[in-house]
Amino acid sequence: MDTATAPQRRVPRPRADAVRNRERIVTAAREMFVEFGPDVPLDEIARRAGVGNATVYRHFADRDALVRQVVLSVTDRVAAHAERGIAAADTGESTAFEALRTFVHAAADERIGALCPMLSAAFDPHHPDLTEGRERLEESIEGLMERARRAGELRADIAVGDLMVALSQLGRPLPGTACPDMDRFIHRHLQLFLDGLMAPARSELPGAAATLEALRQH
Amino acid sequence: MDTATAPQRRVPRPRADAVRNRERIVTAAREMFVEFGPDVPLDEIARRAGVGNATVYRHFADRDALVRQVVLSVTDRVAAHAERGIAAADTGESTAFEALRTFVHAAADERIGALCPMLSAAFDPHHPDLTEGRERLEESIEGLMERARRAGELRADIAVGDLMVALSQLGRPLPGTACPDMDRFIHRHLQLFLDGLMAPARSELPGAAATLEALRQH
Amino acid sequence: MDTATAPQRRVPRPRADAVRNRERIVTAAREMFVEFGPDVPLDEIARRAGVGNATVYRHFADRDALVRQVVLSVTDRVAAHAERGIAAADTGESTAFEALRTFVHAAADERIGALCPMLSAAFDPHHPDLTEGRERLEESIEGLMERARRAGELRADIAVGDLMVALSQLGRPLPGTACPDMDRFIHRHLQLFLDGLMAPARSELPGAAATLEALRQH
Amino acid sequence: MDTATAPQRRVPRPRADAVRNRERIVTAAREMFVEFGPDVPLDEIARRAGVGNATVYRHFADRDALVRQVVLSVTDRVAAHAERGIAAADTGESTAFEALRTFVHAAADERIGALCPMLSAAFDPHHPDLTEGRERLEESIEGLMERARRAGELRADIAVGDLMVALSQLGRPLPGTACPDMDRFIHRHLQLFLDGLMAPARSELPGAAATLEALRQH
DNA sequence: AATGAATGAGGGTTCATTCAT
DNA sequence: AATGAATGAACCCTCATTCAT
Repeated sequence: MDTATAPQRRVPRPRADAVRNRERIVTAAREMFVEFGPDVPLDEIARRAGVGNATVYRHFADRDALVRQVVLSVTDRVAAHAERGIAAADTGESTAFEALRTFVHAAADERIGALCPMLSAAFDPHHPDLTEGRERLEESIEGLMERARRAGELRADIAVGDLMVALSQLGRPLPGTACPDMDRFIHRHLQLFLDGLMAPARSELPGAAATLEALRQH
Repeated sequence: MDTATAPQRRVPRPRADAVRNRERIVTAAREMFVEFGPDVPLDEIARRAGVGNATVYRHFADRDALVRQVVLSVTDRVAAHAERGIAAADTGESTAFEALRTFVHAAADERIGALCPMLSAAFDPHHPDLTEGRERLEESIEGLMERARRAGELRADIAVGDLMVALSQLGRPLPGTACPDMDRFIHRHLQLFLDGLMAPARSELPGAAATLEALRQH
Repeated sequence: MDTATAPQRRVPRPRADAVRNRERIVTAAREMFVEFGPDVPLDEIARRAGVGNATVYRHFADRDALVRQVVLSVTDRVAAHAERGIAAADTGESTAFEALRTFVHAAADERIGALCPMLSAAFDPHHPDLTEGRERLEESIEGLMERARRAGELRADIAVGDLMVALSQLGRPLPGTACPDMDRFIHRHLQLFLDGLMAPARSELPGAAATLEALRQH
Repeated sequence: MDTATAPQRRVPRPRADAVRNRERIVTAAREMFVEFGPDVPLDEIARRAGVGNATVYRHFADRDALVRQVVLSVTDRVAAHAERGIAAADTGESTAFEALRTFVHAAADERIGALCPMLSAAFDPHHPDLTEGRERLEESIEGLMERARRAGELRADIAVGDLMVALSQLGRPLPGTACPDMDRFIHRHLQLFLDGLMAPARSELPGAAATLEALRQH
């Protein structure tokens, strides 16, 4: 048994400035990924965060570790939106589908789509650091969809993966574009997609519903 | 008097092997952009094409010139699909919306979405080499949509840019994914989006219709 | 409030080793330009300086920036010689023409001629970084010549540009030569040229005196 | 005994167009070396000559072989000038020193100095192809100088190498310059140098006279 | 014989990562 | 703990040279 699993680890409390630096790095990284795409140099992220480049490596072993942290941070924020939607549906504050619509637009505003470009070929989406967050996100979205499905507002032939993928794809910026008013288009297209999700189904879908298992297989 | 000093340079028909190489390079580039994203090294493209790296530069002045050729090649193929759709609608072979559906799925199979990742920040989408092809594409898609609109099958609050952007976004591979069966998802999500495009509209869309002018502004 | 966000960036004194590296790079570059000509690979310069290639780029944005620094460094040293010559003439330590002779030979020993080959076609001799140094050099040489001219020792039909060009040309190594005893020839030929500069003039010169304006026009 | 030394070699007469191409290549190379410096790509030379790049290699085994041919061609032309000068001196058409002056300026107009930059570090000035031409050149210049020396017009402490080196150095273009009116400066500075060569000597020269042996040693 | 095309080695430059202060 | 500096591997691109028509 090593220290990592020991019940009482000696964790010297992190210094306040170290914590602040870590947060600033993640925030800067998220902003710059959104703004400049996945290839932004780490040195630039460090500069935006106001720290030296080596400080980034003190907090994150390598580029992927930083990316994971950013993914996790966005995942958490989006999951919170989904959970809020569930609450709204359960309290009757809005219909389940309305809650779903609200959630989708909110997730887009969190730049969930901007995360995708970060995921370089080398990125491992199944990394342990991410599972907890992803499960929380999936469960909450699933809960939201299930309520809409039960209410007969959501077509029955789609699964949570369908929504997640489309949300990511439609929500990400057009490449080669720093186009800030792309937002308008994003919300239009999400709205159209949501219309396509409504029951009754207007067409037969090819393939099988994108469950989470299906997404994980690749 | 000899040909070398003659005012008009003799333009000897291009050699067969050079033409073959050029095509192989473009094909390899298209495949590798789809498969590995926009940052794939030119050396790898050359290897896949079975030529030396410098041969790529003989045919294309720099990376952007190659990218433009790939974009042009896909643009042409997709425009051909759209024109075929127009013909089908005009002959009554299918309804206009059915022709639109067929076109959208065919365009996805041509990997139109894979073009997006190629468009790095440095890429100039307004390059003269591209205008003709883009206009042909836009006109044909517009023609197809106009027929569906007139038939009352397509909601009236969208424009050609809306379809093109969504088609590109939904049609491109999830980043960090070599996932070959992503195709199934792509067609599902396009189908859902198309359902959202049908008249009557099921919701009010935010923003203004994405005309081509709007797309060009960024 | 922390230093990172403070308006005035703290400029911590440059690290000792960085300064040392910078100087070593410039020195190595000067030596290798003299020895191997203008096309010497930067990697070789880095090797001679005992640093990695990228370190060169940390200190100098690109090849031209390094070349400029070398030019500046030689310019300064040569200007110092000219100023010393002026002082010698003014104190009567030597005649003005003797001071001029001494200066010319000293400038050759500083390898002023070796600078020329560095000036590739891409090099911009009017770069702001260089103006101050060049003006100092020109003024000091002009001062030296003026004294010799007034003393009636220097022929009247030449200007400062004539001397500078000839000094550069005669002082540079024969190309394709690592010939170390070329120095002997250089000083012989400069001496002959100086003899030609003495008053009274032995021939009529074609063209107009090479003033600095004339040199800058090209 | 092989064909090379056989008394009667089978030399299929060169085709007329091949001879013409060879000459055009050498001419183009000389012009472009003068105009653009030593690094001009062979492809550009081929283009200027109006032939394909491979044709250059049919005539010249590699870049150095072409350079040698250009050197030889200029050498011949300059030697012819020197021989004409000797004749002028011998017939009393002009004084020996006047003939020397005329020769020096003519040699500069033949761009003898422009050859220098071609001589990259790899270039071998002692190649057998060049010896005959160089000897002819040296002998003719030596003859011209000897006549001026005997006439008491040329100082006694210089040798043929001194003149050749200075002529090459002063006659070559300032680097980084396509400056066409550099010619004016060139002739001024050669004139000054010639003044320095006149007897009586105005100073004592350092080192030993640059004989041809001295030049060959390096 | 001449050509257009192909090649591969090499240079400049960038950037993720490691080192020394 | 934090930093500026250093590193080397990898990429894009050029060009002398060779190959195939």
